[in-house]
Amino acid sequence: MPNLSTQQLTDVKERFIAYLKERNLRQTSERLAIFDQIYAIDAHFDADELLKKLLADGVAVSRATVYNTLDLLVECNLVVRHQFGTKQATFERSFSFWQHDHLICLDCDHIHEFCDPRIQGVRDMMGEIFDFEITRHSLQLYGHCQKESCAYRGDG
Amino acid sequence: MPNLSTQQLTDVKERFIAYLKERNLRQTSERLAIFDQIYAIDAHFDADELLKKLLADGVAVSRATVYNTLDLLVECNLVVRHQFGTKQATFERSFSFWQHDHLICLDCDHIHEFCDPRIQGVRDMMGEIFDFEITRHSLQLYGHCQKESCAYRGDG
DNA sequence: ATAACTGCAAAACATTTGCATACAG
DNA sequence: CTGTATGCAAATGTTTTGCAGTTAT
Repeated sequence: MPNLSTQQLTDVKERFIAYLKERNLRQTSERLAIFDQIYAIDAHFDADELLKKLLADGVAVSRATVYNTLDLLVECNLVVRHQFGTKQATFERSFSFWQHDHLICLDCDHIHEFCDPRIQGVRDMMGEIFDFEITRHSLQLYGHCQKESCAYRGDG
Repeated sequence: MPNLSTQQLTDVKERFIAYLKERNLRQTSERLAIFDQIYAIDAHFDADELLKKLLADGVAVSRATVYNTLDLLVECNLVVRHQFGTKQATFERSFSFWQHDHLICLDCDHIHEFCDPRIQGVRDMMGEIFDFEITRHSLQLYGHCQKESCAYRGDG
């Protein structure tokens, strides 16, 4: 995921604030601090990691508020929730225009991102066949890295 | 998922028994009863549903044994584990030769199965680009059924 | 003012683990 | 016999919930 320009960051934050206003939800300092922390993370993260980073930065928020705010951000499409096989959900900041899927290394858990236009073809065709309006999808590929240089190269 | 012929069922069960033997694992009555129950279910199920069905049928097994046996069956590819967004894992009996993905209705949770050859194309191409040996994938489409006849038809 | 939000701690939930007992090999 | 599997219950880890107190609007 590419880093954001200052302008983009401002735009996205404004979208969040607009969403709160529009739904008559309150613009609390906790919600904004959580937003800032998420958008400062250039990686996938889980709720606990996020909470720890906030506390480490001296932001006094509770676990419940972190979950609450993550829900809000998922609802307004500024954060995506993933369920990568493990028990706990994984999150990722999202710009609605940057659509991608994931390739996950079974040896080191490293996550690569990719985008293949054929997926849109599959969505379109299945939507037609089953008479569905497809609103989202989740695709993960799992495998072993074959690169000599990969420290975690699998031998299985 | 199509139903199994008696012959296929016998074959699959034998594969399980062979797997146990080969790994010096014991062929207990609990493991066989759990296998039978799973292969009698023509649908997706979770661990708790499976346990309840077993108990309802008078098979006295514990939750721990259900989880243990599910692990074994996943390892020997006779059962597939899915993580469909919810917290708890969902399982499905599998014949290794029937490869498919899922389309999930956001209104009624009904699961349709489909198979699109383009997915293999994506696997192949991403394997080449990232220098990975792709061993499996997980693809779910989510959406709203548009059929007039669907009782749960979404209006959102 | 007042309705919504927060923090806390307890509850809920799926899954895993430890240990004494049972049993397949 | 022997070690592995089982059942039970307690532990684990993540997420949700209830409630009293706080705060944005």
